[in-house]
Amino acid sequence: MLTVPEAQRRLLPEMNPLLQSRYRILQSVQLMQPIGRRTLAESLKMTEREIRKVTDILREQGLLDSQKSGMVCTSDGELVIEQLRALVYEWSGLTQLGKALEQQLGLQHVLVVPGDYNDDETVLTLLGKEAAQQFLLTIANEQVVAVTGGKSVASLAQFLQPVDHQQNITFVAARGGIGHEMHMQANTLVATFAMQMDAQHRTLFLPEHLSEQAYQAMLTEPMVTEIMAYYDRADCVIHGIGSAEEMAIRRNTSAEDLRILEEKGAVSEAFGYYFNAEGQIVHRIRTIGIQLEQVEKCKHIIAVAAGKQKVNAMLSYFKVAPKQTIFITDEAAAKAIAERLL
Amino acid sequence: MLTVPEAQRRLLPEMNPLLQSRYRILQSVQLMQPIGRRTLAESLKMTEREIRKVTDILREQGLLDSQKSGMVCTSDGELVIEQLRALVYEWSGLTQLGKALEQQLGLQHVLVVPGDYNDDETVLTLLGKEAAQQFLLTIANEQVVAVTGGKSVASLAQFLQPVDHQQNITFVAARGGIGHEMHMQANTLVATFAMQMDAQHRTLFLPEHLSEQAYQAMLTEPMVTEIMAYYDRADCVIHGIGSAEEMAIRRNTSAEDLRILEEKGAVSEAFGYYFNAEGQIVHRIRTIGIQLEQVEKCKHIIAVAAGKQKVNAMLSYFKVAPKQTIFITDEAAAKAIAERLL
DNA sequence: TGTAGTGGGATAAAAAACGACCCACTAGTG
DNA sequence: CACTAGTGGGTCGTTTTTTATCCCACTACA
Repeated sequence: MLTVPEAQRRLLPEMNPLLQSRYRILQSVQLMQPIGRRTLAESLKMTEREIRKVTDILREQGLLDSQKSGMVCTSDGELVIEQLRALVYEWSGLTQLGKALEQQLGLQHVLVVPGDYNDDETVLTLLGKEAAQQFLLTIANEQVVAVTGGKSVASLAQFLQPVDHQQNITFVAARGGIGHEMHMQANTLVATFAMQMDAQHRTLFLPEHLSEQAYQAMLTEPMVTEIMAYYDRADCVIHGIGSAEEMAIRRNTSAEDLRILEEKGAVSEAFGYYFNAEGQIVHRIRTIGIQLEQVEKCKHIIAVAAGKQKVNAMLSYFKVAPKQTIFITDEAAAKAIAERLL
Repeated sequence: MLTVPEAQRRLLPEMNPLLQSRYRILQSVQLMQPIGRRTLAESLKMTEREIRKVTDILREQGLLDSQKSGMVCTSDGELVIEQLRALVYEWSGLTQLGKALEQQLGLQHVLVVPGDYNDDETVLTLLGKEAAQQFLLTIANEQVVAVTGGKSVASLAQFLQPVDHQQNITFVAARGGIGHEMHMQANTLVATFAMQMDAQHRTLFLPEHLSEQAYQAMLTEPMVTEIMAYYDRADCVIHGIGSAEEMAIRRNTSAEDLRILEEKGAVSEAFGYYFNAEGQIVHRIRTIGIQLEQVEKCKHIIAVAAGKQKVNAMLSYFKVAPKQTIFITDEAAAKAIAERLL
């Protein structure tokens, strides 16, 4: 059977790339507004002329407005973006790509967002938007949401908003502090998430990794036991996927331990576990933080990760990832994964 | 609310004329196949280059095939035409135009076909296609269908085909012979229609217009009374609309009578009646043929007429036309009518 | 008050589209 | 059987459009 959009595509084949590019530009304007031609061109890795041509048309169509401070998306423009999202994703094959990964990775749902994180940092914004949307769809009353750190997870923040009838949502930092960058830490994120959604939050102001002695001592601390209780009650987890190397460096792992990890073939890291390419646990840090067994009991798990350089880590982690995981990633990574699996 | 196609049109405004032109060309190929570039260009009043550009694309898309004898429409192409008809008509405003005329003329249904009959004779084919489709939707068993002559009515012929479960359809010539052109005469048409649909037909081999004496004599002829009985039983009428002048000339009306008609302000002609601009009967020929009162009793009436030069006649006739009339015309005429009524 | 970033304008160079042919071929006709 | 009108494909200057890269006046903001 031939659907109307398919028929349209047959009659106007050149419409497809045009649609994709215009949609991408309009979407980028919406996400980065107010923004100028040149900045936008650089961000999307396009020439200024190309941007200009499209924005001129979009402006003429009233989807875009040019102010002194830059271009902004009109309400009409936002409506168009919303209406065409499904079509654009479908036509660019992202829907199919997601479905394929869903099957091959054995996950509940895989969402692929257009673009390449390595080329264009703004895909992170898109990633966050989709992930936030997914998350907002799942939450209910009295839920406990565990949140890890990382850029990908942080990208959700700006798209979180209070939901009707939500009550007593609590965001809990899923692990202690890592490194020194505050912006991406679990603690900071739960605070922002909670603020955005008008909800509660619990932080864990402790270094993630402790000596055996300190660890045992901490286990009886009320502050710690309270958090651990939350981990047992967690309904939802939002987490990123780290490459083993990257995480080890962020954790200030000693050169010797790094060598050991490498020897053992550690590829990915999640919740304090290091996995090799086959998905086997090759190392485990005695962390204060949510444990894999606790994650597995959660009803909803949202994994967010982008970038081709993380493909190995993703493949490794998804060998053990709980089936109820919803995975949101970018086009470049998704394609790389698909290639590797075929 | 913004529909998806509307959003598409906002994002890709140049798609609209492109879609229209490609659809028109593909449709023309289907109707005139096999046909060459040059003939097609002449018929559509376009340059050869333009046709070539589009057909190259269509061929690449597999909607068109180039054979030695010309271009033909593939089955995919026909599917595309079918799927996009509603969209194209909607976007070119033909649907709305038809609806507007429906209201203003007080008819059951008005169908507007794209193009201008004066520029491009092939719109007649389209006209016939739509009219035939409408007709085929209405017919049931045991029906008597009265048919007049004329180019417009003749255009239905090639699109008539046997319908499932049809039984005992009878086509009856609605009037006697006029002039000498056999192809467009009611008698010829009923025969072709019947052949195409595998149905019965009754012809009326008599001059339409007779002297009073001959007329009275004929009324008792079995051949004539049989036909007249059919007229009383008619369920459906398919007819054209003539301008008074044109019809008078075809009827070989004497110069004197012509002058009289003109004096009386006769504008249109149908079923032997001449109407002035206000729709009043200004003259009536004692014809052997279906009478206006008999037409009014029919369940279905299909009126087919195209061309700007007939607008006056159409406006005049539709002042008295039965409300159950379905009217099929071309874009140019429809627009002219709409202008005159506003 | 300075600076970085904005939209709009201009212009020469490059590319694509166009128009107007020709060509070899063939289907249908007389 | 020859002929002619019509076919799709090819070619090549010319014209039109698109592209790239500046510059400019302005403004928001620090």
